[in-house]
Amino acid sequence: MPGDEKTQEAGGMTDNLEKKLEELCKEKGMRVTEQRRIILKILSDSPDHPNAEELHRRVVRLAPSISIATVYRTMNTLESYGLIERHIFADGRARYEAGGSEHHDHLVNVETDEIIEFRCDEIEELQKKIADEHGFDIVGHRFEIYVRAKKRR
Amino acid sequence: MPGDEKTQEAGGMTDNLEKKLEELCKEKGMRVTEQRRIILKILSDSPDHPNAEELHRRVVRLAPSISIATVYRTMNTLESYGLIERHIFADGRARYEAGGSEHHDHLVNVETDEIIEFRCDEIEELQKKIADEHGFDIVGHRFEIYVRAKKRR
DNA sequence: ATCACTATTGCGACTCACTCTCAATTATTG
DNA sequence: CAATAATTGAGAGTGAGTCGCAATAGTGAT
Ligand SMILES: [Mn+2]
Ligand SMILES: [Mn+2]
Ligand SMILES: [Zn+2]
Ligand SMILES: [Zn+2]
Repeated sequence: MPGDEKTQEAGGMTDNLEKKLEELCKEKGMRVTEQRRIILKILSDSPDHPNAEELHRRVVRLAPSISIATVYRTMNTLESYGLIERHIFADGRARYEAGGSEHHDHLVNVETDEIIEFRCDEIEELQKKIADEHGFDIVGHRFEIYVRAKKRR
Repeated sequence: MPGDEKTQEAGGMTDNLEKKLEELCKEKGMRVTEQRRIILKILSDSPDHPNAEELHRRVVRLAPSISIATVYRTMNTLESYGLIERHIFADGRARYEAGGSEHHDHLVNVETDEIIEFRCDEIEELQKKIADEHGFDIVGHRFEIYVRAKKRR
């Protein structure tokens, strides 16, 4: 069942990403290290959007010697090549998610800190229109909606 | 010509804001200090979105003894009471703008660092719809479009 | 399997926006 | 003007993230 890349079920797109990691490394003369493999695997198995500290906590359970500096470095290089995405929500810390899933934006539940993904084609279209009307090409965008559970009435 | 609050022309909404500052201070038992008055005035005369350092630079031209710590503190208190707004764009530093203008979001020209304001009612509506469909009330949102000058063709 | 080469790692020192502490100053009320 | 307490300037402190460096370990060739 290829093409079925709905949500991140355990190990779903992991092999896919691991392959991409190998391609990328070969192409750029980078090395496929254990730490890169493990960090990327754990991130792609994470359904949430962990920050570096939390990601490191998860990584260390599997490979105790990996340092947090390596987590930061790995996120930086992999982001620069589009293998992962970095988000900075209201708390100001970087959070990461494995790339590969289709574009989406986020709802942030300010009470629980939970992050919900959504996609809205109309909004994506309107953005293009707005940028275009101002004479610009879009390079990227950031869109987060901060929410709380609806008040029952 | 009241009600005409299109752009921030020099001193336009300043008196308005200064009045609000005085009300706020009285109401909360805070003091109307020279530093607060000056910092708020200079911010409301700023058509751009300065960060603390830049704002401090402008403030110091008029009142050399005001410290940057006071700029930070003033931004924090005034933001908590809704007199100003804080934004954090891609560079990660806080930038400020005087409140009072109607809600808008921002285009950020990644080449010039210039910030352009825009308003899109459709997008604001769609947000409500999205939050609603997920069972949430909106607390706030952040929306920035990063752009560059359109490639001529 | 071994080697030479050099990218990567772990560690701890460092950076930089921003916050905090505290003694001195000043707005406010009467 | 005096009493009171909020605010300030200066500088120390905080914390997420980065950097320099010696040790380690992928990689491609032998
Ligand atoms: Mn996501
Ligand atoms: Mn603005
Ligand atoms: Zn989007
Ligand atoms: Zn908006």
